[in-house]
Amino acid sequence: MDDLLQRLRDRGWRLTAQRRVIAEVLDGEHIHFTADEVHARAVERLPEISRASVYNTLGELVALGEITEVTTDGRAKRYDPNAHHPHQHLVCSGCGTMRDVQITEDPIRALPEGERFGFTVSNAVVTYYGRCPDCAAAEAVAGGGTGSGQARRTA
Amino acid sequence: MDDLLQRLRDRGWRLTAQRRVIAEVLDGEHIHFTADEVHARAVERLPEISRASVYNTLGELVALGEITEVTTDGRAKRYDPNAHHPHQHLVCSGCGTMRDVQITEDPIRALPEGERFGFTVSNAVVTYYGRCPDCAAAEAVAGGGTGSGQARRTA
DNA sequence: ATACTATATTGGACGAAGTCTAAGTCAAGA
DNA sequence: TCTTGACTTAGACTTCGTCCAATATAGTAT
Repeated sequence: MDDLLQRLRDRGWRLTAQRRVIAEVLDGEHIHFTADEVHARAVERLPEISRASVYNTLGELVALGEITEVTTDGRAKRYDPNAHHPHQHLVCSGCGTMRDVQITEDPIRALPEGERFGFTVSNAVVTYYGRCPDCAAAEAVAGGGTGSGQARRTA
Repeated sequence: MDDLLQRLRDRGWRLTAQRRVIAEVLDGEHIHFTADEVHARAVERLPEISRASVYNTLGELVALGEITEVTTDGRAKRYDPNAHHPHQHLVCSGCGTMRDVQITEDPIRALPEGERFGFTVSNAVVTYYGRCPDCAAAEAVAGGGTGSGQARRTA
C-alpha cells in the first residue's frame, strides 16, 4: 500500500489526506466497491471528504492503471484494486456481488481471424453471471419461481 | 419481423401501435440502439409515443428473450435485436463501434469448478476490445502518441 | 355492434449515478 | 514563510432509468 502511495508520489501526485484515505480504503479489501461505497468508508476516516473527490481520485487511479473500472450491468461502476493481476469476474445477477476468477484459456484465441474485421484486438473481458449461494438459497425459500425475476411490473 | 410480432401475440401480448413501432425500429437496423435512440426513431412514426413505453417494451422484449441488453461502459444500455444467435461483441476503444462476432469455444468451460465459489453459473459474456481499421489508420497518421488520452482533467 | 375489463400508455415526478463549476484550501517547493 | 498551482468542496446540473395515478384501448364476451 505504501508502494501504491510511493508510486503515485513518484508520478507527481500531490499527497493529500483525501487521496491517502481513498487509497487505504481500496487497499484494505478485496471487494470491488462502488464509488459510493468507497465514499462511505472514506467518510468514516475523514468525515468531510466529498463525493467529488472520490470520483476524481478514482478516475485518476484508473487513468494511471492502478485500479480497474468494472461495469457489469447498468448499475454503478465498481473499482477493482487488483489491476496488476489479470483476471475475470463472476457476478451474481441477484445481488450484484462480484468475485475475481481465473480462467484456464486465453479468450482471445477463441476469436477466429475471420471474425476480427481488421480490428487490432488487444483485450478480452469475460464476465460470468449466475446466482451466488445466498441468492440461490433465498430463492429456494421464496418458492419456485422461474428466477429471472420481474417479467412484468405489477402496475 | 412479422415472425416477431406473431411470436409475441402467441405469448399473449396485446399488440398496440407503440409496440409495433418499437419492433419495427429494432428490426430495421443491425445497430445496437440505446433506449433513447429507439425512442427518437419511434417518435418519427408515432409522435406521441412516450419514453416510458419504450423502456417498458424494451424491458419486456428482454425478459422474453427476443432482444439482449448490452452494457459496455457506464453509459446507456444498448439493445441487441440479434438475440436468437448467440454471439459476443467486438468494440473499438477509439470510436465505440460495436460488431457482433462468433467465437469458437464456450467460455463457461474455461471457468474451472474451483473458481465458481458455489455460484450457479448460467451465462458468460465476452467483450473484445481493440482498434477498428479506421481508428488504427487515424492513429498512424496522427503520430505515435499513446492514444489513451485524458490522464487528468485540466481544472 | 356494443360494452366490458384487464392490460397498456402517458406525462411527470422521482431517484441514482456521475459530471461540472466557481470559490476556497493546502502541499510542496523556493 | 511565502507563493502558487494543484486539489477539494458543495451543490447545481445532466443523463439514464423507474414509478405512479390517471387515461386509453385491444381483445373478448354479449
